[in-house]
Amino acid sequence: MSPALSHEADPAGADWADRRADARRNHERIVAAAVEVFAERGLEATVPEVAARAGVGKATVYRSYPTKADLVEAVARHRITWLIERVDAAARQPDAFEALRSLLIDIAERLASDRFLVEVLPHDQRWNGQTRSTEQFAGLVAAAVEQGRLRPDATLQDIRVLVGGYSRVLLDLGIRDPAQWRRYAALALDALRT
Amino acid sequence: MSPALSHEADPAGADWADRRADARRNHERIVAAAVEVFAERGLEATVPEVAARAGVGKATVYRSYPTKADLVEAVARHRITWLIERVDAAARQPDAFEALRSLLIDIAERLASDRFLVEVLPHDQRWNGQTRSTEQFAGLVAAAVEQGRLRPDATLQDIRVLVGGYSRVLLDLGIRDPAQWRRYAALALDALRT
DNA sequence: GCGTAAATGGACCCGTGAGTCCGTTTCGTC
DNA sequence: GACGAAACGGACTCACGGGTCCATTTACGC
Repeated sequence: MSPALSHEADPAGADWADRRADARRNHERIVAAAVEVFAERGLEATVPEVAARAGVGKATVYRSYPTKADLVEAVARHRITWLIERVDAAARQPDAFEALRSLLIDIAERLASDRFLVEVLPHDQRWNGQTRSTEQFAGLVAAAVEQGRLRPDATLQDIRVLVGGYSRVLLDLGIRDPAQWRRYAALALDALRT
Repeated sequence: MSPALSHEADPAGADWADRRADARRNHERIVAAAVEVFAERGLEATVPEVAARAGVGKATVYRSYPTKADLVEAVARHRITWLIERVDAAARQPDAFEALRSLLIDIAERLASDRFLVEVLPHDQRWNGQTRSTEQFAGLVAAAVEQGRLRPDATLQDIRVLVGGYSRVLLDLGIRDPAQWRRYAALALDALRT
């Protein structure tokens, strides 16, 4: 459904043009299945599970992704792209604090249905390293501090820890209700208020 | 070192009196090793690891604890006891909010060095069910709300989610510095302030 | 010291999941 | 429609962790 599922979004320079039609079709199915299965079960999901969901033998999965880690990376790139875009959008808004607030709500709603994302984010460099988008995110926090809406010592790291934290626990407890997730997003932000 | 390591603290009615001296000694070593290993590695720790740490064959571990789950339960009881006592003490203090504050700090410092506890608490009935001590804890929160120091909708569940949350992430990130842990404990409480 | 039951631990079984091999099927071309 | 290459997937190996077995060792009452 998302365009990021198509082939050109995948390994750098993979030339899908000259692959057989059935291979292309299966590859699409595999990525879609992986996104689903990992979202449901997190990193605990197995390659055979993904293969079964895709209606394919597991050797076929291993042909596209030589190791489970490669498959995880492909899914991670796919999912994190959404977050990056959302941060970009927030960074463009005039009111930093309000932008931050709605960003956290959006993120909460996404994380509520994606165990994989919750487990992977704390370790992913696109989220924790110094990239353009993390710097935009940090800028947003700094601006909200400047506005006097967040405490002076508030950092992006604080947001990562708090959001990553309640997300994990809510998933563990099997809490799906989006209202609850939004509430904790708001609480996390309140923790950083002046 | 702790008295809870001794035998009478273990399975209900286990009569250690008539066991051979070497068996008693090994059993002590096993519990101590299990506490250590689980604290370091969480539930990922294996029974062979515990056995190795105790300087004992793994069959010896399985003689005391027929399954890994039994061993986990023994360690969980051992570790959670400390928390319960701490909650009891807090419940006796006059100022509920202040009691809560120092309780959270204490808990943070304990969790910082015990991955096992962080992983187990969200699932443990002694911590989440309705027991005397969880009711005391909830009473503490209610009292702080009554004082007007916490927001009206603050619950014990909120504290569990926030504390369990940042703890997991800090451990994942390998952050050990107690000052950081105390800071997040304070942030979590701030999230629930009026 | 000696005999016996208790305790031990290395060797083993079993299930599971990652990753590989290769005989068979399917696509696409001529 | 037939042929060769590409793709497939069932069956395999391997590593590892939970849990069991049993020949050997050890404590301890006599």
